[in-house]
Amino acid sequence: MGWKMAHDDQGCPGCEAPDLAFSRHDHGHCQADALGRAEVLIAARGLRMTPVRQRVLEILLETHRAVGAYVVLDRLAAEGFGNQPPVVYRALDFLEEQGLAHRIRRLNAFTACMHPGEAHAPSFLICRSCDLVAEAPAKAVRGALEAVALMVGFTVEGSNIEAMGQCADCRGRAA
Amino acid sequence: MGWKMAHDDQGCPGCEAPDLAFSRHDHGHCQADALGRAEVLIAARGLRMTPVRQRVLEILLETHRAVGAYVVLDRLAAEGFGNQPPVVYRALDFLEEQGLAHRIRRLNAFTACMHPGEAHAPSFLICRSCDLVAEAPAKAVRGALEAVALMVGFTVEGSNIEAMGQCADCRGRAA
DNA sequence: GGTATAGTTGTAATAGTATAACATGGTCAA
DNA sequence: TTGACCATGTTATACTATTACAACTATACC
Ligand SMILES: [Zn+2]
Ligand SMILES: [Zn+2]
Ligand SMILES: [Zn+2]
Ligand SMILES: [Zn+2]
Repeated sequence: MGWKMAHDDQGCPGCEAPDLAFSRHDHGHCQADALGRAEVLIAARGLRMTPVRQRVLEILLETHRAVGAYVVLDRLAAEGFGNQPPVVYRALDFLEEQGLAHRIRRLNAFTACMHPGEAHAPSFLICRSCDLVAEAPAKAVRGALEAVALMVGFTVEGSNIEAMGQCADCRGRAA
Repeated sequence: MGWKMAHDDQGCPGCEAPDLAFSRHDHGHCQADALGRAEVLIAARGLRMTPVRQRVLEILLETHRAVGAYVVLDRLAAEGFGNQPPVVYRALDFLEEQGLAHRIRRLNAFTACMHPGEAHAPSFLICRSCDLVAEAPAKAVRGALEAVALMVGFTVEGSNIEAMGQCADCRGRAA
């Protein structure tokens, strides 16, 4: 298993370094790792990684930025897939349900999950200058949110936690 | 100052009880209090609480649910205000900038701030059954988020923290 | 192989959300 | 009263998302 070996041998940059999106890194590793893990996961769940779904995931994995549904759709259409919104929204919904992609509500856009498979309710750091989106560990944040909810008897079933701001590089460049 | 007296005399339900939206309460107090505080705040900042802005705020204050921009717009239009989207979006943007309303990104809708004036980056608990939205204290949550961001040198300038789930009442009713 | 079944994709039509650009009109201070 | 500034009205358009239905494909069972 190539992807697993690479992952174990040197650690998974995407998983271990939440700031990866903001720094120079071997993005080919991010892509190959996430794609490989996605395929294994989907198969293990008895589901099908169809051409459309795979292609959408690949497109999202090309960048650490969030991508709008219609940008993905244009890409799909140019490659001979359907060119109507449901084609891409269905694939995106599937990927999101399977934890392979996330919806960034602040941007009305989607981003590939950089560490699929691990149960997580992630948080996102969005740089307003370079538009990069980093998926950050949200265990503590999510815990705090659930604690607040618990106080009033509210059951948290899902959450979206997004921070807009500026990454270290962009702040340095501005100063 | 009526609003302030009422607020001080018996405490402000909206400010002190994050679950207020989910329980029976004197909603007239929420409305009067928030509206009064809003007017004082805006005046203190040298800004103008115009008829459109005031009316939009009043409409948002009618309920603890989030209200879509076009619902507000229809109300405005029926009352003789302009009937084009910018009319309502400008008012909503103004109210949000002044901390008098919040955008619930998960719902593409807006809700009045129930404790304007206090510096806050709130979190929201959204009940999927009754659609009520409670503004919960997010100091701890926001702190956790900023801690994560700090680790990677990211500066948080704004955040949206929303939890979808079920309130105590609705959960009880379902069981 | 045939055939029922469920799941996936394609397509048309429509609904819902938001902004750009420009014109008009009110407010307030020199 | 003039000018600067802000707010509102209006037109047009862009962007995001869903409903409904038709066609196709893999699969499982006979
Ligand atoms: Zn990873
Ligand atoms: Zn940046
Ligand atoms: Zn209050
Ligand atoms: Zn409820």
